[in-house]
Amino acid sequence: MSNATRNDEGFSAKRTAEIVGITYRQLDHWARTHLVEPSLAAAQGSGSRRRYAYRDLLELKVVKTLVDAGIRLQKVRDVFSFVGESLDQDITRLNLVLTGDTVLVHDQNGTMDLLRRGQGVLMLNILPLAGVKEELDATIIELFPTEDDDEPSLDAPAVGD
Amino acid sequence: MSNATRNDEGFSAKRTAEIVGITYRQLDHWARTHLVEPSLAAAQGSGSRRRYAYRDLLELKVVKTLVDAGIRLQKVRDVFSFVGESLDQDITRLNLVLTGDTVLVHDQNGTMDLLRRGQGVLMLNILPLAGVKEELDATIIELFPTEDDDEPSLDAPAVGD
DNA sequence: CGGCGGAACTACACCCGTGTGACTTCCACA
DNA sequence: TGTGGAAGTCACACGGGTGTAGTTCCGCCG
Repeated sequence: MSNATRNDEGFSAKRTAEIVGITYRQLDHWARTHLVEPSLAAAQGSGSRRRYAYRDLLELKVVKTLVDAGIRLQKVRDVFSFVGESLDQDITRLNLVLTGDTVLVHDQNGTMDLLRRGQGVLMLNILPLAGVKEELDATIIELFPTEDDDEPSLDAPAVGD
Repeated sequence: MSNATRNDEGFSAKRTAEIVGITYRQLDHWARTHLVEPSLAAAQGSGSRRRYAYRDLLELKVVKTLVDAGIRLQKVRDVFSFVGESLDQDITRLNLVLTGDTVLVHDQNGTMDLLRRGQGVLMLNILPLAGVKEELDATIIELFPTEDDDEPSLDAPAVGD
């Protein structure tokens, strides 16, 4: 992250927690334990301020959605690291599918069970992990309405606070 | 509890967890930490079998309802001990009311905030903790249908397993 | 009665989330 | 520039819940 981050870029930790729908304490814990870290500005010690990019918020929302669906956080961690390391993919760009208590990734190559690190291929009742991005956008607009109607790209910081 | 408990009286731990809608591990933890204990037969070591009375199930259901409403388990413990010790009441016979993040008991004497040990009296939006018993009964009938239509008293064991 | 298999409990480790006090940083204002 | 207050992070403790391997109990069958 850049130390030259302007203070109005991205989202504060407090805002981020509100938008994603988690407690600050959860967000803090997830940042400290390297699940999702603030990419614009990491904590620099007591009293400093984290800054999250829109992309971070999307990742957090994916985490929340998976946890709300009953996937244990430790398993969510496994999924994130597997996607990043073994698939060399970006979690926010995958078509994740929840079915039962497992997480599938579904693309033209077929369907892969992420909780089993790609082992086995299942075709069960598919509940698409749909609308995560739309839901995030809606919450941002609802909580922090602005006159800027541009859709934020994943890397560009949205106007948050 | 009586060591002469017959095996078909009351409910096994596994059945109890199913009916109340919690994991066995939760039930085990709650029994070990004395939140709600199996009144018909306590654990006697590895391999023994707990037996729960209908009244225990009702208490467990109250716990679950409070926890689901966002009351921390530690606070639920406070409520239970306060009701039992200071009010000399039976939790399953009170008209509990959830409002916001607090628990009220409401009777002809007025309304008391149990989370504050009776301090303060609030009249806010009232959401009655209604139907706990009815819901429990419905779950028992749904999971373990029998031909016995008698409504179980609090102390008499229902036909469970 | 004895043996066996399955179910139940136990102990321990571990992670998660919360609460809280201490400390630091940041920001706004004079 | 200096100050004060608010906000944010940090460290620690603690309870809740889960997972798992080990042990014991219980019921059934021969």
